[in-house]
Amino acid sequence: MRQPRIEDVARAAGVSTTTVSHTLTGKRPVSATAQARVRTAIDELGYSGNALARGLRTQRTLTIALVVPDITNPFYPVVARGVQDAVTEAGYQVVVCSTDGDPGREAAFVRDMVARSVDGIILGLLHMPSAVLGSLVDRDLRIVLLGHHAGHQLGDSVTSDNRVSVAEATRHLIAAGRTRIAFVGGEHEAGPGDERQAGYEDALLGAGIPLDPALVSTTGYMRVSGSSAISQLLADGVVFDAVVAVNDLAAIGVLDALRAAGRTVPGDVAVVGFDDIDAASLVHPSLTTIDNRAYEKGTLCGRLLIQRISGEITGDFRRIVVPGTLVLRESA
Amino acid sequence: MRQPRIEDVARAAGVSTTTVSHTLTGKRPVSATAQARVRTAIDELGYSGNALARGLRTQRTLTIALVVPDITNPFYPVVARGVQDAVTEAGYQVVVCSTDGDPGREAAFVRDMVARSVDGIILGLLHMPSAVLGSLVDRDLRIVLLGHHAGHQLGDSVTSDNRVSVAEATRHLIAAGRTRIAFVGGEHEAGPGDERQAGYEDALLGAGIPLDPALVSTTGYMRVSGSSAISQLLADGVVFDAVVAVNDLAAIGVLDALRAAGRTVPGDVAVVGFDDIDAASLVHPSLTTIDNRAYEKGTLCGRLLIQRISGEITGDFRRIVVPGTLVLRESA
DNA sequence: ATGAAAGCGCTAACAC
DNA sequence: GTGTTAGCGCTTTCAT
Repeated sequence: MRQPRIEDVARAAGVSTTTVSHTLTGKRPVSATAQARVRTAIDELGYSGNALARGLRTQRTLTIALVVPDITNPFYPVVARGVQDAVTEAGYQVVVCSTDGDPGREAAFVRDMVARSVDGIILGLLHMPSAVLGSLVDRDLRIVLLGHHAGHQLGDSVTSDNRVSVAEATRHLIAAGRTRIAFVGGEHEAGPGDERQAGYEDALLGAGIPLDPALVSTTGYMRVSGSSAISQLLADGVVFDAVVAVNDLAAIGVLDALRAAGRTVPGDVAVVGFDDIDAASLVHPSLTTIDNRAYEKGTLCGRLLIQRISGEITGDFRRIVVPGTLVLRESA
Repeated sequence: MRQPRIEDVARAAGVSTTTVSHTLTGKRPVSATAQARVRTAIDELGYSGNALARGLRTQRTLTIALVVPDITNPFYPVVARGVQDAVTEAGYQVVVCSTDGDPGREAAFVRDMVARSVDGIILGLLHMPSAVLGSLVDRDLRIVLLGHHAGHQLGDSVTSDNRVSVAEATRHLIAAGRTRIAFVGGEHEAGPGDERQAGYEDALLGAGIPLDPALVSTTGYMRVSGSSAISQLLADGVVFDAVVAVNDLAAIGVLDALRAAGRTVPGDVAVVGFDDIDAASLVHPSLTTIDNRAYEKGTLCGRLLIQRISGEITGDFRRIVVPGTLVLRESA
């Protein structure tokens, strides 16, 4: 059994396809009687319309794409959920792609999304030449950047206030009497590591605590990055009473290494992370961290994107900075 | 600047649109010279095709839908990733929807996916009358059921071997000398709780250990379910030296309650979970659990679905049972 | 090996 | 308030 077409509905209702179309879209007045006959015909036939044909005609697909490094990274499912919740009411669906930060897969996905005439893209990561992105905008494709500005004016952006948030977390440690505070960071010029390190330094300098390069490592964003950084510090005999980790995963690695070395948390060493992934409240001791507001960011991206698509907002691209909040738990 | 159409390519290459189409699909021999001219024209114009028009014509969209209760539940992003990895090579994209188990949203999403002519759906949860699902199959939409059989023959299915796996985990506790083993389960008739409880009972009976109803609680699948169950057991003065939890989240709640009561794990009480979510290795002590093979299930669902769509497999629906494996960590 | 033309199902001028 | 018709961009008979 094939799907009924609009023509089937029109015939059953004794009207033209135009009238059926307009009772559906409401873009033109239709008499009450005609409407009623169309509606019953639709119900009887189980007509649901053909989105392909509609999209081909209207140049709108009610579809957006979401590009993330890895949906398996606990931050992104929450973002994805926020995006979905923000756009479903407007009838949009979202196509998700994990690219592993691979520029080739990123480009292939975006190309495919253009071929599929999606109305917009949320880019959670960017390894794409801005020229390529620029051509997308030319092709009537709206873009929202998540977590970065891409250094150019291509679309609205939603980012964290990395520097300010980490400074606040660091001040929390200082206020608790910690003075030898280590920073366990990500690789330079990759991700938010540098901004977060700057926040750490802001807080120390603001409190008159001199920066000590021996206390800073930049090993990465993974659990193992955190543990290896701390192991090295301990092996080097560096004295420290607190750790600011670049994210929660690294902070959990820090906890691993401290436990292995017999140091108590927060007794001997206080630890703070960043993101507030679910695991932050699951580890023991639970992690004091900065809520990165993944869900809120997702909804913001989704809303921004459909407002752009619909023309509800126009003109200069917005740069929305979502302030993180310090979540106090056991580790600091 | 508008997207180039196939006609633009044909004109630039000095051939017909038919020839362009066939050099792209390979469904008909095209002379080497014509091919070459078409390819260069495509490159010069940056032609990428219009998936809407193609889908309208071919009745295939290279799109599948994935319905899950909640992408935020740590099990599902891994499944989603598996699905994606299994289908991208074949050119498929996946549209994900979290329904929160709400039948209304589930139905609305499926209806929309039918309107969008997706080639198939992976259903991670089912609150849908089988009649509705049956009509989907009639409409040339292939279905794969994830985690359940839906009690009817509508599509292939990929499930866990809940009973066998939990029995194995329970026997592991028995082999370690535990005899007073509690079961912290989910609500009856909701999710995999009953099957897992049956596995727990199989193992005890197989070892000649009598079942003790006082050791069994069915509070739910959340972290708080686990902790409240254990708190109750302790308050009731029930003696136990091990706990089988219905899933990892509940098991983590069990750890919470035991720690609060000053019981050591695994010294006083051994604990096993189910799923092997990331958090299982993050908690302290790390959780012995059953790997629910989320990624593998995702790839299986994806592969099965596109094999059905392509007609590579036909006939009776397959029921694939993915055996879980016991992952030994610190808690048991 | 290649082209002309029909048609997938819909919406939107345009005409009444 | 309603209908006729062209056309969105593609694939695929059918004819050569």
